[in-house]
Amino acid sequence: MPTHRSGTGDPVRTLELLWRAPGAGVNQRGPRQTLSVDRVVAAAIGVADAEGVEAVTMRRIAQALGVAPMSLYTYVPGKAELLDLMIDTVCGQMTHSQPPDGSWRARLTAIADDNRALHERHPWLITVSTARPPLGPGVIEKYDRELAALDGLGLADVEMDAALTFLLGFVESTARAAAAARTSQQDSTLDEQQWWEASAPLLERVFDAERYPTAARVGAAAGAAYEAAADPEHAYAFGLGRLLDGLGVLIDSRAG
Amino acid sequence: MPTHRSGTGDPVRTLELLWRAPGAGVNQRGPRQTLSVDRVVAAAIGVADAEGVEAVTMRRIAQALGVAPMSLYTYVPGKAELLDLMIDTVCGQMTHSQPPDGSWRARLTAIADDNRALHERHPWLITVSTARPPLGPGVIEKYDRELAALDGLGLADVEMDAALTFLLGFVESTARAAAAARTSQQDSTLDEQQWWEASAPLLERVFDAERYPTAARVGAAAGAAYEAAADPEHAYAFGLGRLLDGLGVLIDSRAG
DNA sequence: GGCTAATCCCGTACAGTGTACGATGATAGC
DNA sequence: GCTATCATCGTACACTGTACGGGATTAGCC
Repeated sequence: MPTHRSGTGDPVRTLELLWRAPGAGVNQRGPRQTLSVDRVVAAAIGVADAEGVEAVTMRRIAQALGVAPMSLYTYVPGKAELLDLMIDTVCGQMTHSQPPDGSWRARLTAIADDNRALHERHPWLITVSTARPPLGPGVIEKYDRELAALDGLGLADVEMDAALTFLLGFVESTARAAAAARTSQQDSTLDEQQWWEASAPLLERVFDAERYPTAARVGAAAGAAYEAAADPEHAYAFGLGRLLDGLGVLIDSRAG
Repeated sequence: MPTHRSGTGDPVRTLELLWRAPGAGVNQRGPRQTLSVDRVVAAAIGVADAEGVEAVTMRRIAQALGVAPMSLYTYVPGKAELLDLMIDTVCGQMTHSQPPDGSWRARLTAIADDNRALHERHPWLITVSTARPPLGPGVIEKYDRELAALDGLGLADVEMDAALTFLLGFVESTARAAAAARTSQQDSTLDEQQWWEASAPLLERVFDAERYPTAARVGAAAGAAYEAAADPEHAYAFGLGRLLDGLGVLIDSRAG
């Protein structure tokens, strides 16, 4: 049975890979390696970025590297570990902007924006980051940097962790919605408006506006405002504002 | 290529299925149907609940119904539509508690708790609800009921929609984290503590605490508090509190 | 009662997946 | 030169969703 997610294999082997720590076999008999872990990971990221996560197959990556599919297994124990390596790599290469002023709101907004950009650049992240992130250098550096933005605000350590989890979960949630809106518009031959036009006659027949008055009113208002069923941009702006307000209540209570 | 998500097929056909509206073929020549859409959907939900989403295959569902795999396609155009039907069904059957008092905080807390329970009862929801939800009777009734909890607070219609999206996105995010913690503990033969014991020697060798001071301090504190890498229960309680505080700032500004 | 057309059920087949297994060949140390 | 070791990779297997088409069954019509 295919696994698709890590943790199934030897965790120590996975950690060695993430940190590029040489394993037990330092003896160098046998033929030279033609590739490297980094090249395999880079090829996988390239395929995922360009063709989507469904194109990330061992055969496709091998083809991109000009190598037979099974050769990849000399560099990576399996696909699950490769996905972990991809996650850690893009987290390590992530661009992190310096907030203009020193307010915590500006710092957290920058973190949210940076993570949003990360998900926009690598849409496959959301389909892969279900389990807990791999403890590689990229992920840990990211964790440290983002935690620092919450340091010195009077929060307890566990509160800092919880606040960051809250913020990153929100960004991932909106990124997921954005990706869904993008793909549903892409792989389907008809776009949002065409879908609506095709569905409207039947919906009007089965949907009873008197039975669902609030849904009818709000849904119509939202549809008119967004010109679609949902607007990821608006959801991000609204949610981030509320989220920072909510954290502000806690931070102010600690400061005062 | 397998699709796995809806929107690919005829949207009108999907809507007809969701609302159980009879299609064009009302002519009833030919043999009697031995099953029904409801039975197929119920069997699929049962398999998903009991054996996980990875067990939801056409062959497995057919087996549960005592029927050949291809027979399912007389009731459902494909797996994507079946997943939509599953989502709509569990949304319609969802239990919704009445909040004890009339405060909006109590109402929204009840909505969050109900959705949390929904995700606990049907863990496969998070792996399936990537795209926008199917516009079936169950989903729409849920949308209407939950919007009503935000009505009359002085929010604009689009704000009501955004606030609900924010709340449900948060619940889904924590449910995803909880599911990840559950499965990573389940399918792996070693639990959280064993994993840590196996990984600790290597991590101590590669992880430089002086280079990542905040991560080291906060990570240690969180690990000690949770006795794990993450605590979904705590993340839910913390996040919901902040979220309601943040919405409260907006609601108060509208009321005053 | 026969005939036709529609409809259900389902056996077979296909393209695609991750990867286990083992054969082949290249290289380094003795 | 011998041998142990390792990279490469061809083949094979179990599994997925589902296209296709062939029987079997039934309703409407003459």
